[in-house]
Amino acid sequence: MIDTPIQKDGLKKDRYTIKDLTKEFDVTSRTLRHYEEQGLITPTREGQNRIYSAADRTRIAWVLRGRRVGFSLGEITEMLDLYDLDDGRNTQRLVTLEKCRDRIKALEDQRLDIDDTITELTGFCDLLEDLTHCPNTGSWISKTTGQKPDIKKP
Amino acid sequence: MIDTPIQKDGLKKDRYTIKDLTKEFDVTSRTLRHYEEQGLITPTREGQNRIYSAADRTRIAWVLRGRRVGFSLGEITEMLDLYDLDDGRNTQRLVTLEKCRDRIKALEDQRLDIDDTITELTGFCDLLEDLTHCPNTGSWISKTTGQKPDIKKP
DNA sequence: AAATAAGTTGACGTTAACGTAAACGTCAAT
DNA sequence: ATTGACGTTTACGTTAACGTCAACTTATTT
Repeated sequence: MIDTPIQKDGLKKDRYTIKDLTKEFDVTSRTLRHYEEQGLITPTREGQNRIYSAADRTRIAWVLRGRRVGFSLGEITEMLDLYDLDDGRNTQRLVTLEKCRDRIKALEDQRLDIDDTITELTGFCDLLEDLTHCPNTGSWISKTTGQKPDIKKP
Repeated sequence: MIDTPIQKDGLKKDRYTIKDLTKEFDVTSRTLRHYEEQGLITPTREGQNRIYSAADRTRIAWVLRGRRVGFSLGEITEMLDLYDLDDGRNTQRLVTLEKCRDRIKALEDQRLDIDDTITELTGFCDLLEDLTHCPNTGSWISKTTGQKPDIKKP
C-alpha cells in the first residue's frame, strides 16, 4: 500500500505545495504540471497556486510507479480510471474487472521477464567472479576449472 | 534461458533472414534495422541482404525483453556490452561486475514495484467482485457486508 | 518479358514525456 | 523598494523509438 503521510503533529496531511511533492518524489514541477495537463491529477487552486490533496499525492505515487515499470501515461490513466465506478451499471463493473485482470496479467508477464533477466545476469556475474586473467596466454581462464569460458561475442 | 533454435533436421540454425526474425519476434523489419543502426546487432550480408546469426537472434531476444521491462535501447546496449570482455584488464572485469550488479539491483527494485501494483490491483478486483448494485438506493453495496465500499475518487 | 514479391537505402514524420526559456505575479525579508 | 525565492502561463525544443514513404535492386514466378 502507498503509505499515508503523517505530519509531525501526527495528523494526515491533506495539503501539499508543488515543492513538497517535487521534493518527496524527486520530480520536476514541470512533470507534475504535465500530469495535470494529461488529466492525471487535478489539484485545487489557492489564488494562482496549486494545492495538492492527499488523493493527488496518492495518484502521483501511482503514476510514478507505473512509469517505473514501463507503462505509458495513457495506460496509467486507464488503470486509475479503473477505480472510478461512476454510474451504477453492472456491465461497466464487469468491463472494469476484465481490464483490471488484463493489467494484472501483463504485470505478471513482465515479472517473468524480469526474473529471467535477473537469472541471466546473475549467471553472468558468477562467471565473471570465477574468471581470472592468465598472464602467460593473455586470455581469461576459470579459477576453478582452469578452462576458457564460453563467452559469446557479438 | 533464451531458447536455442532447432531446425526440423535437428540442427541449430545459424542463418536467419530478416523475415524469419520479424515473424518469430513479431516486430517490423524497420525495428531490426533500427537496432542495427544503433549497433545492437551486426548481421552479415549476402549480396545486399541481411543474414542474421544465432548470436544476433539471441541479442534481439535480449533487446526485446529489455524493452518490455522498461529499459531504453541505450541501457540495453550497456547490458549487452557487459558480455564484451575485450582486453585483458582486471579492472575492466570488476567494473563490468559492478555494473552488472547495479542492473540486477534495478531489476529487483522494479520487481518490487510490480508486486506492489499487482497487490493493489488484485485487492481492487476482489472489491469489485464483492460489489453489487442496489436498485433501491442506486448505489453500490457489498454482497458480504451490505455496506458501501471505500472507493477513493480523485 | 513482365509482373510480383521481398529486400534495400535514404530521409522525413510521429508520438510520448517531458525540458527549457521567456515573461510575468506575489510575498517575505533585507 | 528592491531583491530573491517560489510560483504561474505560454510555447517552442528535444529525445527515443520507431513509422512511413519513395525510389530503387534482385530473385522468382507467370
